[in-house]
Amino acid sequence: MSGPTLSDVAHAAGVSYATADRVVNKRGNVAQKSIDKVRDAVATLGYVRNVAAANLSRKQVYRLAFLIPTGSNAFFFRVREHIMQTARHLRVDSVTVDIVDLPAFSVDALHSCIGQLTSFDFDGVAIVGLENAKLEQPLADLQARGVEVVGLVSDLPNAFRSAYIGIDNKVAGRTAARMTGLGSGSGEIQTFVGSLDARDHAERLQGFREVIAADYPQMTVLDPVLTKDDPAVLRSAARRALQKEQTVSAFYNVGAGNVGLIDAIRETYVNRPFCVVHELVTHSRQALIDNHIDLVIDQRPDVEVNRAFALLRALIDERELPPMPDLMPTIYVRDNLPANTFKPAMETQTT
Amino acid sequence: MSGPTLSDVAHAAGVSYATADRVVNKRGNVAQKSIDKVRDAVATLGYVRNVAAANLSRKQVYRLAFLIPTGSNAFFFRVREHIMQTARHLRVDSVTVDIVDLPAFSVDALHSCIGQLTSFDFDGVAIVGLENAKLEQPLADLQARGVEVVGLVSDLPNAFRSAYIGIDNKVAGRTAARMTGLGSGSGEIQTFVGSLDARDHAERLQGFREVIAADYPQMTVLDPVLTKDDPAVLRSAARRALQKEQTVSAFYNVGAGNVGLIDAIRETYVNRPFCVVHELVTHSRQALIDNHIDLVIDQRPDVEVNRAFALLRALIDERELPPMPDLMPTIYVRDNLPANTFKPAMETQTT
DNA sequence: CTGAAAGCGCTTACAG
DNA sequence: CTGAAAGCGCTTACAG
Repeated sequence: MSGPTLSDVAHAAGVSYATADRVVNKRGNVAQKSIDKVRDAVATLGYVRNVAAANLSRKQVYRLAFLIPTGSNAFFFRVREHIMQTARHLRVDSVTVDIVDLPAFSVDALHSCIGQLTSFDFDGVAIVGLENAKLEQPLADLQARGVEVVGLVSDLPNAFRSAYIGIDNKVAGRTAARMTGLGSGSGEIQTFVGSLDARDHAERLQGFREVIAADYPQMTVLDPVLTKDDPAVLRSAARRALQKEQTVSAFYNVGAGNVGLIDAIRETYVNRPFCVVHELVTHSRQALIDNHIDLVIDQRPDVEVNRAFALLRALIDERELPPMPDLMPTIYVRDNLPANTFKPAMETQTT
Repeated sequence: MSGPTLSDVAHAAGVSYATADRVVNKRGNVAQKSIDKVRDAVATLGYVRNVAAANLSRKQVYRLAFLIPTGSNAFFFRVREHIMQTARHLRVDSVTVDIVDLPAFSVDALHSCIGQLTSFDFDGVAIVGLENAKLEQPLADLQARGVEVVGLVSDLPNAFRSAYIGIDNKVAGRTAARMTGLGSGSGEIQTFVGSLDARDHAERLQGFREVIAADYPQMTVLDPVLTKDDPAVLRSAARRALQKEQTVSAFYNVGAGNVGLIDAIRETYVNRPFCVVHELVTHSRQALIDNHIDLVIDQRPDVEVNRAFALLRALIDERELPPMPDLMPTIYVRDNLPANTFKPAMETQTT
C-alpha cells in the first residue's frame, strides 16, 4: 500500500483516530458532521483500508466448511483431495477447513446439514448444492448470521448464495457434441445418463442434442440409457450397444460410472465406437492413455476449489472480489493430460 | 494462525525476543548455545512465522517487473492485459508492476534490458525469455542482488531462474496432432511455422509429427511454410494450398499470423481443410465462431500471469510455494469459448 | 553477543 | 457522541 493510513484521514478530517475508524467501518454512534468530514477526507486522500493490518489486529481466522457429497464417486474424491491440499497450504494464512460429507442428491440431508451449520459459527461455507426451494430457509438463516455461502459444482437457489463456482453444463454437453461430431461424423450415438432428474445431466444432454441436431445431421442421438451412475448398469448396457456394431458409432456418457463403460469396451474385440465421457479421474485417465476412450470433458475441480477459497476469503474480508472469468469445460485427449498427482489406490472404484 | 508466536518461542528458549528473532531470521551474531535453544523451542512449539505481521512491520511492498515482447502480436497483447488487470487488483496488497516492452526474439535486447534491471531494485521479475547462454551473466547478477526471477511463456537458461511458467510446446504440438487426426483422418496436412529457430515452434512441430506418424499413418505432414508470423505470407501460402483442394485436408499453423490464414479461408469458396491454430485471441476466436477454423490450442495466458504473480510473491516472502500442477494446453472449440473480456478494437491486427 | 523499546496500520475495550 | 491507549506479531535501530 504505502498510501494514506487511517491516521492521515483522521488528521485531515480533524477528528480522532477512533472516530475516523467508526465511520470507515460503519460502527455507528458518530455525529453526521463527523461522518461527512471523514468521508471527505477518505475521498480526497484516496484512503484504502489495509486488510492485513486489520486482520492482524483482530486475530482474524477463517473458519471454512465444504459440504461435499459422499460415497464412491471418484469426482468428488478428487474434489475432496484438492480441498485438503489447499487447506494444508492455507493453514499459514489462518484458514481452517472442515469437510462435511453428506449423501448425494438428498435435499433433506442437505437441508438438515445446512441447518446444523449455524451452531458451528463458520465464516464461510462452500456447498455442492441443489436448486431446491426447501433449502432457501436454512440458507437465509446462515447468511443472516453473517456466514458467506457459495455454490460449488452444483448450484443453490440463486438468491441465497453469493456466487456459483462451476461450469455451465449445457456448455459441457455442447462441447461433448462438437467433439463427437468432429471425431465420428455419422451414425448413431448411444447416450447414457445417471438420472434425468439431475439437472446437470439433463442440461448436458440438452446441449449435446442441440449441437448434433444443428451441425451434424448425419448423426442420430439415441435415447439415453438410465444408469443411476452405476458401473454395472453401464457395463451391460454398453455391451448390448456394442453388439449393434454397425449402427452405433459413438458413446457419450453424460454422468458417472465410467468404469463400467470402460470395462465393456475393453472386453469387446470390435472396433469400438468414438467415446466421450466426463470428468478426469483415475479410470478415465487410464482409459484415455489405453485408447479405450477418445475424450474426457473435465470441469477442473482443482480450479474450482481454488476459486472457492479465494472467493470465500475475499467475501469474509469484505474486499474487492478478484477477477473471475467464466469456468469453461476443459477437453482432455491423451496428449494434454496433466501429471496424475493422486495415488490410484486411494481413489474409490466407481466412475 | 493462532499458533505460537515468536515471544512464546523466546520464552521457551529462555532468551529475549530479539535473540529468538535473530536465529529465526538468520541475522547472525548469536551464540551457538542460543541458536540451539531457539531451534529446539521452534521445533517443539511448531512455530511458524506470521508473514502478514512481518510484512506489516517491514512495510513490505512488492516491486515487480514483467519483460514482454512488444510489437503487434495479439497473444502478448493479451498477456499484457492480464498483467495490468491483475496488477490493478493487487495494488491493495502493495504490489506494483512495471511492464517493460522489448523487441521480440532479440537476445541482445533481452541481455541489455536484464542488465539495466539491476539499477531499479525490483523485488521480482517475470521474463518472456530465450534459452541463450548470453543471458546467464546478467541473470546471475540480478539474482545476486536478491531479485527473484521466473521465466514466463518462454524459458530462460534453467539454472538462472527460480521457475518456468508456461506450457510444454511439444505437448501442445501433440495435442494439435491428436485433434487433427480425430477431425480429419486422412490426406495431407499443410503446416506453417514462424521460424524453426524459435524453439517453441520447432517443438510444436516435432510433437505434431510424432503423433501423426505414430497414430495416423494415413495422413502426411507436409513440410512447413516459413511465415515469419507474417499474416501476408500466411495468406498467400494458404491460398496456394487451397488450390490443391483434393490433397490438402488439414492446416496446422504452429505460430502466429492467423489473420492471414483466416482471410485466405474466408475468401476461398471450397470445402475448407480441417484447421487448427494456436492461441485464443480476437481473430482466432471469431474464426472459430464463424466456422472458418475448427480448433484453437491455447496456453491460458491469464492462468500463467496469475501464477507468475503468486509465485513471485511467495518467493519474495520466502514462504512455501503454492501447489502448482503442470500447465497443459487447452483445447477450444466454438462451444467452450470463455466470454471475450477484451474490446476487439484495442487488440492489434496480427495473429 | 544480547535485550528493551518504538513502530507498522489496524481493532477493541474503556473512560469520558 | 468522542478520544486515549493497549495490543495483534513482527522488524529495526539503538544501547549495552
